[in-house]
Order: sequence, then C-alpha cells, then structure tokens
Amino acid sequence: MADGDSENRVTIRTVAADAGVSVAAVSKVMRNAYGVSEALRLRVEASIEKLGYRPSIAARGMRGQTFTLGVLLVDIDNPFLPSVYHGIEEVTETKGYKLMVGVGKAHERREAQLIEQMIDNRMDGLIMVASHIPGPVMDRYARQIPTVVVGHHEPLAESFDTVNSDDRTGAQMAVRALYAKGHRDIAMLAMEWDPRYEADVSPQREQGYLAVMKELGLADRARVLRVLQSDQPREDRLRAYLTAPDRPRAIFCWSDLDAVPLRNIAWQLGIRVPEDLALVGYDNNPVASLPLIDLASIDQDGHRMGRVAAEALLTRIGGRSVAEHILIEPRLIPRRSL
Amino acid sequence: MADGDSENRVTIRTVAADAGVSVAAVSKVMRNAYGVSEALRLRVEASIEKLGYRPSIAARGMRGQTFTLGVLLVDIDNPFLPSVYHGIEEVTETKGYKLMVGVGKAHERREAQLIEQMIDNRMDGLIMVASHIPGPVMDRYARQIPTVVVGHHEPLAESFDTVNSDDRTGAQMAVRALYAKGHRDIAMLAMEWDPRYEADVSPQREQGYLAVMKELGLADRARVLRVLQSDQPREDRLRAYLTAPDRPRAIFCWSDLDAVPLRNIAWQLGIRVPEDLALVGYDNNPVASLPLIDLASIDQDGHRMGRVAAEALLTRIGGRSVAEHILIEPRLIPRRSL
DNA sequence: ATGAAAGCGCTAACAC
DNA sequence: GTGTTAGCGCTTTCAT
Repeated sequence: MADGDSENRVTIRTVAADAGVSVAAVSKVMRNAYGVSEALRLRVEASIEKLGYRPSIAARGMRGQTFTLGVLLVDIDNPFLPSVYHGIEEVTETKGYKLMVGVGKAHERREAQLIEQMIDNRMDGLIMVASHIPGPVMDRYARQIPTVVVGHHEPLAESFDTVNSDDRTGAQMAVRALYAKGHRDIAMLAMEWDPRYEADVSPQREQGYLAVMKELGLADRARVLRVLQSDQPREDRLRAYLTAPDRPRAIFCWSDLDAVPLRNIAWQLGIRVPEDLALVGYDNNPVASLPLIDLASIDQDGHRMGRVAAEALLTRIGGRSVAEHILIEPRLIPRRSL
Repeated sequence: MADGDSENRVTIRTVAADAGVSVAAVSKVMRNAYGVSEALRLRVEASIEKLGYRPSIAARGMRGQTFTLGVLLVDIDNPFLPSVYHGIEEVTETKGYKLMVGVGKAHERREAQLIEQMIDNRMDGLIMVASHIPGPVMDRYARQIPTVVVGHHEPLAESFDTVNSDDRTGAQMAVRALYAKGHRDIAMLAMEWDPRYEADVSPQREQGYLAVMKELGLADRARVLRVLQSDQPREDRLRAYLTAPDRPRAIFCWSDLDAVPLRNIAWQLGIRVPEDLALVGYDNNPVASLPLIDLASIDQDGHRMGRVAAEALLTRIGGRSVAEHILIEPRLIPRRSL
C-alpha cells in the first residue's frame, strides 16, 4: 500500500473533541439539521474551519445522502456530449451536488457495470446520456436509484424519466429543408438497426425520415444507407456510398458524428457540397459549425437537455414518483452544405 | 426521499446466511484472500450468483481498497483528451479497476474540490490530466492519495509522478519544420503567461520555441502572440492577429484547440494556407486530421501517455514511493497547412 | 438543545 | 480452514 492518510485524518470525532461537543452535534451542523443552538453551531463551524475537516462521502453514503450524482456518457469522443454535461452541471452545481462521470463506450454490458458501480458508490441519482440499455433492464436499475435518461426514447417507462430531442420532428425538418431546395432523391444515413435498440435516437430519426418522405409523396424514393456499429473506422463504408454509381444527391445523416466525415470524404472525392451533394446532419456539434466544414444540422440543444434532465432528477430525488417524459423541440441550423 | 433499495438489499450478511458460512468467509472469497477451501469458495460463489450480490463500494472504502480510480480532466471539450482517457482505461480495465471521471473546467479551485471529492470517496488513486494546480498544492494532495499527473511539468516533485510530452522538443520540431520550408518570421501563439502556471504545457512549449529560435539565429525575430484564458470565445483575438498589417506568415500554435479555429478564420479572411500562412499546431487532435482542415500538428500520443500514466499509478498504489517523471517523445505530423 | 449509542456493510485481526 | 469481532466515519433514533 502507498502511504495514505491513515495516520491523522480529521474525522467527525476530531471535530467534536476540538469543539467540545458530541459527534451527533457536529453531524447536525454539517447537515443543517434541526435542534442546534446558534452558539453551538458557531463553535462547531469554527472547529471545522480550523481543522480543515471534510466529511467522508463513503461513510456518509452508508446512512444518508452522498450529494453525488452519476452521469453516464455513452462515450467520451462525441463532441456533442459536452454540451449536455454542461447543462447538467449548471443546475446541479447550484444545488450543492457533485457530479461523477462514467464512460460507457457504447457497450451495453459495460454500461450496466457502470450503473451498478454508481449504485454501489451510493450516489443519490443517475443521468444516463444516450445509453444503449433496453427499457426493461433500465427499469430494473431505476428501481434502485432515481434515474433520468437522455437521448433514449422510452415514453412509457414509469420508473424513470426521459428527456429527448423530438427526433422524428427533427428528421422531418431536415428532409423538408432538402425538399425545399428542390431535392427529391433524399437518402438517409442511419445506424444499423436492431430491434433491441429501437429506442435509440437513430431509429427514431429514421422513422421520422420515412414518415415525412411518405407525406411528401416520396415513399418509393426513400432509401436508407446504413453504417454499422462495427465499422471502425467508418470511412470505408462512407466512401463506398459516395462512389457508388447511383450515389445520392442529398443525404440526411443521423448524426454529425458521421455527417462530418461524410462531408470531408465528399470533398476528397471532388464532390461539391452542396451542388453535387446536399447534406444535413443532426446534433449541431462544434465541428459542424467550423467555417471550413459549414455543415447544416439539426440542433437538439444539448445544453437545455442537460438542464432539464438535471431538474427532473432533482425533483425525483425529492420524492416525485410519477414519471415525466420530456420532448425538446429541435431546430434547423442552415449552413452551406444545404 | 425517492423509493430506494432500503428494503431488502443483499449484503454480505445475506450471502453468508444463504451459504451457511460467516461473513468473513464471504469477504475472503470476494477478495481472493488466503485461507478458503475450494468447497467453501464454490458454495459462496453460488450464493453470490444466486442472490445477485454486489459489495458496497462505500462500505468497502471504509476499510480496504475500492478498486476505483479517479481521472481528473481539465475540461471535457478538448477533443484531445479522450485519447488519454482511453489509454488509461486500457490498462486499468484489465487489472480490475474502475474509473470515475471528474471535470475540472480549467479552474483551480474547482479542481481542488474534485480532488477532495475523490479522496472523500476513498478512491485508490488519482490521475490528473492537464491540471492547473500548482506544484505545492498538488504535493499536499498527493500525500493523501497516490497520484500521477499528466500534461503538467513538475520534474522535481517527489510525492507524485508525472507523464508529459517532451513539450520543448515538440516546439522545436514544429519550428524547424517551418524553417525548413523557408520561413524565418515564425511567430508562436501561446496561452497567457502566469508564473503560477509555468508548469503547464503552453509555457513549456513557449520556452522550446524561444530556445530553437535562438539556435536558428532568429532570436530577434521571435514573436509571441497571446490568447487569454478569459477570451471566450477566442475568435475575435485570433481574427485580430490575422488582420493586423504585420501579420505573421508562419505560426506555431500551442494547441490545436486554437490552431483549428485559426486555420478556419484564415480561410474566412481569404488567407491561403500554407501559401500565405503556414501553420503547425500541437496535440494532433481528431479535428486536425479532417481532410478539410488538414492541419500539421505535433502528435503527443495521448493514448500512450494515458497508458504510461495508468501503469505508473498502479505501481505507486502497489507501494512504490520514489517518484517517476516520464517524458514521451512527440512527433511531427506533416499536413497541408505546413 | 444536546449527547449516548446503535447501526450502515464491509475488512482484517485474531481466536478457534 | 473457518468464524468472531472490533472497528472504519458517519447518520439517526432515543434518552436526557
């Protein structure tokens, strides 16, 4: 073992001794609990300050709240996610909660471990961002810890809340924008489809795409190009789509995660955007807005999603038990690629 | 309070009862400790499986190890950091450690809170990535928890290890590459300088820049442009540098974080890269390698830094007490901007 | 208003 | 090889 703090750690007992009161009194002061006189409180606070005392979260977790919330991010590479994180932080911070992040690597089993870890760490609540965990499994966990899910459609869930971009509407906005520019052969680039993951955002956007194509009388021209989870990296497949003889002239892409590379590959191939290929992505991530990329995208306002999710979590921790399912209106950010 | 697990949580006692053994026996099985017969182990493992038992990390942290490590990231927006994280994860994962991430927002006080939080959560060790915390303060914390610092030069520290890109050499590579292309007026874009933060990477790269300019006999042509922490966003200042009458023809930029926007602003202004302005960044982040950006950069191999840092942390947790200060050789990734 | 004391779930001596 | 037990630092009744 490395040399630790074992020697002379300041505990609640140290403080109690120093202030000449009981440990219970110190505990009460810490938690602003009932039944402490002003004089006692002052004395205790002075000792805390003087000794630089900090309560052990671990010990606290064995009886009461830890004031720590877990944030589970599907992965750490997606440049859209920081905005969600910042939104969450903005509201939890003012309420005195700390945040702890876990990174799921878009892997179901891995995410489950992370959830368990957070439960085992006695966190007070959990926000799962773009999790891949299927509803029934989520439900089991959510019974153990107050949970809000972001970017995963589970409108009937009762044990947890959800916050989502209205992904179907977002898809419609994108397609209609391309339509307005005169396009009729509008393809969609989507993630591979697995019935287990229907609640994920890509299938939702795909359903929105198919619906609006039908509305526009283009049902028979709808065409979904797929990228697979296992395509690592994706470049080859994207390039294949763009070099095919019947390559599309307009693409709505499920995420900027793929739309940005697509736009770059098009450029490499000498395909002009938007003249030869119009492109609309989703997420409006920071890369999309770089002038050299200039990618039109559907903004789902991650910052707001984060804020709303955090607020929901706090009321749930506060005792609410009826689920809330919140949809946030997306908006189109028109840029040169459109 | 939300409905919790309070009812019928499976604890070590539940398992012990179910298996008909003592809690100590269960604990030993959990930790693969000495002195358990094969028969007993099997019986206990069966009960654990059957009951779905998971040990409470909080409770465990009060006596032994938590097998959880903290990773403190300076911020969550820098696209270079995920590579470091993945490197860390790659080695800790195989050793059975879990990772927990804290986000510092590049704010010293905030980072200090996060460290305390991780100590209070009884994590077994800490990796701080690009922290802004000054050496003496770090030292105080490092005495309480095994610590490795990445991207922060503190070669004399004894209480913690450091892993860094050889930032001076990296700067030299960048400048020499520009020199080889015929440039003589080579400016550097650096972070504002504060003596408290001399250990951060930007000042180190700046010193490397000044040193090599001198070596090349260009000392009097050295010129450092500065961006401030408070420039939020940075665009205005960068634009000002590029529109000034004496704007530089070659820039070595302390990080792709600023080099990418710089390259974009240049394009907006009609300044051709590299013909009118040659550019070399640092970090080789994923955006730099996009074909439309095509930014030359110094690769500091974040993945390797992460791996090395994690390995150092594990040996330190294992008992090593003499500090290691590891420098990783950077390399130039030549791209079109050069 | 204050304090004594009983846990929370676990680990690690130590006894058997 | 196995079990008993004393804490770890805190919260929370319940007396006083």
